[in-house]
Amino acid sequence: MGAPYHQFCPVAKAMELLDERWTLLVIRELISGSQHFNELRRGLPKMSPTLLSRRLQQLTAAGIVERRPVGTEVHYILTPAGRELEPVVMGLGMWGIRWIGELGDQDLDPKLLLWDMHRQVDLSAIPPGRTVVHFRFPEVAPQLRTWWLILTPAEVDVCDDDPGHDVAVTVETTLRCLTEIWIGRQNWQQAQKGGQLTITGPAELRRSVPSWFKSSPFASVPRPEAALTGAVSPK
Amino acid sequence: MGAPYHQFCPVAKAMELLDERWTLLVIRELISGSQHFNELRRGLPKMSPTLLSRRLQQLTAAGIVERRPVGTEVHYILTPAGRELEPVVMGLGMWGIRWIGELGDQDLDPKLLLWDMHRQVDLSAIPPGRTVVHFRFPEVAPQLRTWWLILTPAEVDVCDDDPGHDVAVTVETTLRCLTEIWIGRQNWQQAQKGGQLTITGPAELRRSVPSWFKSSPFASVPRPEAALTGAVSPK
DNA sequence: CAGTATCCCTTATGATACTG
DNA sequence: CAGTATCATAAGGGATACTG
Repeated sequence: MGAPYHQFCPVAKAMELLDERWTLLVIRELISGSQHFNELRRGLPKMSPTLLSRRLQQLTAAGIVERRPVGTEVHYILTPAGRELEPVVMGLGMWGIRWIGELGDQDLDPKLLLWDMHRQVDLSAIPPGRTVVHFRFPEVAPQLRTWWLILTPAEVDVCDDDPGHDVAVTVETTLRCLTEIWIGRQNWQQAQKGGQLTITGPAELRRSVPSWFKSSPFASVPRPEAALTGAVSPK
Repeated sequence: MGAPYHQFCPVAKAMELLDERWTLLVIRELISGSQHFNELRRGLPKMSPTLLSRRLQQLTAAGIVERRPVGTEVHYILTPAGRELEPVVMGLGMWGIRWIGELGDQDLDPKLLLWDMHRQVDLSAIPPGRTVVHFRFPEVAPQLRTWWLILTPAEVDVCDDDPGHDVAVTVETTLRCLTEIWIGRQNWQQAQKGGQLTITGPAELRRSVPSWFKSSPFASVPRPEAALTGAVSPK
């Protein structure tokens, strides 16, 4: 698939398959549990469908992904070889969260954030029945400003337009603040104390909102004293 | 450095710095102990000096490598952030050695093999004084067929032309066979039994040759039943 | 030893629109 | 839902030669 390195080194042989742009992010999405083309697209919003399609074909040809048509649907699942890339992806994420400095504005994306968060809702912590959480990012462009998460014990849905149901709590904050909570650089309590985040709604719901949302799998990684700067800085 | 993914995901942020061609192999070389430009070149023979230069600049700008001029020399060393990529590189190599199928003829390279082997000589196992090991790959083109390793307790040198010293032992085999020994798919004893490798020289030296050479750091990784085929097959 | 300077050129990728 | 088709551009990278 990728251009060959003409080396017998196992690292080089692995990178021949993995070093092209987006490839390891597709694998990350599959590890995260996405199975369908459009599910993958939601986790990779800036990737063109053409390219996603090509990458899936390449990974299938390489024996890392299996394409399994099931009736009218198509499932993409990792093969045993693909599943064994999890330590590599986790290692990259752990390195990234330790050493990458401030996020650039371009790296913030409400669509992606809500999509990630919806996968990590603690279904055992949410109230019975349906709970609608409304998110507002006042500084963001109107069409990306308001979001709803519909939590039920069975599933979690993301909406970017008003689902019409009663809203249980509203979370108002900056996109950056919620992203930093997600990646573990900030927490709900501190952000509320600092006035960067407000939750409105019934008191006992307000208190429990933070427990409904787990953080990024990398949020708990211990951080070094100083992160990298330079090429990685915001622009 | 690399094109941005516009994602806050730590895996994506890491890959922005690492997903370009050759980048992780440069880091692999630095982890292996190379410090100088031309030392790096020997471990990356198919990489153009221009590109190596650029990658080193990028990695320096990213805070992964430090360029340290020492008198007339220049040392490239990993920063703390760079050193922490070792688990990633090791993970990739372990994955690679488990899942990559047969090596292609293009992946075999005597220059690189001897260079790798010279770094893993067990200095505590070699005889005192100077020991010259002569390697011959009869099937290889003349200018790459014959090699000499000069082992002394202090250092190991690789030569591609006759150094003139007395040869202690001669190892004759195919390039593929010795490469497979290096990566742990074959071993000295089996190869000798099978007639794919012969050692000539004094009996007690012949017997101890295999103990002088450690294998690739990945050689001891347990292998799955079946490796990948397809895109990775030899061509 | 430690790199630069050019030059060319493929091709990877982004963007957009469309289909069964 | 699950992709394909098409197009234009940038630029990543290979090759080669040269410098202090």
